[in-house]
Amino acid sequence: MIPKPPQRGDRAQHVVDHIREAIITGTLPPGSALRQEELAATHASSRMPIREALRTLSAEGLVQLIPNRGAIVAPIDVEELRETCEMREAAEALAIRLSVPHLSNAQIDLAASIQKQIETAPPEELGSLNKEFHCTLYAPAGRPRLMAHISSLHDIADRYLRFTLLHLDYIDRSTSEHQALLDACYRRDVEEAMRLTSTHIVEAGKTLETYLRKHLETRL
Amino acid sequence: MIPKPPQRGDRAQHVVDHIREAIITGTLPPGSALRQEELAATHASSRMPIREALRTLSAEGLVQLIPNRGAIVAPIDVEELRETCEMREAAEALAIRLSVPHLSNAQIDLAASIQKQIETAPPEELGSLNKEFHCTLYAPAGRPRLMAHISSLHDIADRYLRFTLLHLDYIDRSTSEHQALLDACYRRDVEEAMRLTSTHIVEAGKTLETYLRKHLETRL
DNA sequence: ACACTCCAAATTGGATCCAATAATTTAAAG
DNA sequence: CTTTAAATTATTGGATCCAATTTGGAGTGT
Repeated sequence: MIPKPPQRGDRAQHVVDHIREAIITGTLPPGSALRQEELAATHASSRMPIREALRTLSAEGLVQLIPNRGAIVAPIDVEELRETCEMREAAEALAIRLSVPHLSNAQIDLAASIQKQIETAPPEELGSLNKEFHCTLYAPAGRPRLMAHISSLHDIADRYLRFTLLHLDYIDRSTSEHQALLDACYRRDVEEAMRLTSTHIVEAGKTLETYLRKHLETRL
Repeated sequence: MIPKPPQRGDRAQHVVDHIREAIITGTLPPGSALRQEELAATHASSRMPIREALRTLSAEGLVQLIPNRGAIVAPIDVEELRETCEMREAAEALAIRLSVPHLSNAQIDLAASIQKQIETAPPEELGSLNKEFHCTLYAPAGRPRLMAHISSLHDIADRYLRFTLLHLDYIDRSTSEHQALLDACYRRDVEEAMRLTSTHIVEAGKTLETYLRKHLETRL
């Protein structure tokens, strides 16, 4: 799967990135077992980097480590989705508040171009593009730890996107909300940008929750 | 150092707890090297559990992993302190908002008793007791991931406490602010509890920052 | 048919071993 | 005497090995 062993010392990091991607996209479905031997084979390495990778992913909340029984992809549940959206609201309202005073027009233009890409992108790229859009607006705040936290929350939330990706009303609403947020940024209206960020996240969370409940019903 | 090898499977966890404690209290000073062989010896184990522990602590932000060069205790700096306080403010305002509607008098009494302990506790226990006080008030919110996040932020912030522990005005102010917060909780005044939580964290942050700057000056 | 026990296979956790990289010391030259 | 180059040492990253725990199944008794 990974032909060229990169540099010594990065092995675990590459494995982390690869597994994270697979979990977010659903290639590795929630609850599925992560066998060290198997992962080692697909990554052409021994079990050791895998074990370190699993520990990192556990800290990110994407896998659960069960002592003496191995790791599973973190199950999805409505509670987690709700809590993640609440935390996103708090963290991103803070981020946009700190960022807007330092935003340049060029930086907002950059975010706007990402939004353009979103509108024609294939569904499987929506999650990462959406994260990129928001983080572009937060970057001028100069808060690396806050950014990492937000990024991690996006990763968790993106797992739930899979269930509503095809629903155009979700994308349309997101698009118009992004547009309004960009406008507020161009006007350097901190209060409005915070309000829009909050409602954007809350509304997206509600929509996701609705579709997730529907999805879970059909499964049971 | 750890006489009894616990159960198979939580070796790394015990190592994590032990090193975390040592970093927070300053036993392991900021920037100091963490040699795997050395840590393995003091924990009567091989290097493997150490390596996993270091990865976990890296995710918590308490150590820095430098590829091919090992781990160091995360340096302290004013930027991190500020960012951590900002994140605490956002996360804990959310936590108290969600918690107050579910708070029982018994739970508030419990927090009040912890505050009593704080007032007579030795300096080295102030950090963990303070965390316990706040988390007791947040527990009824039923948000385990938010709690873990807040707990992690406290751990980081507590490293900076060491520099001001002896300053009584800091403790006095904290005590009166805790008291006001308890009052607001007894009245179930969500808005006031949020406001008090925010200012409590912000003020504590400012005080810590002031003393940290002084401390750094004397070092240079 | 069901439950229980015991045994074998699978799998993880920890120890050890080896190779690659970084740090340090020594040696040499200007 | 200082500075640079080479070799030696220390330390990490990854592979392999072994022991402990769990899982699944076969067999037995009720």
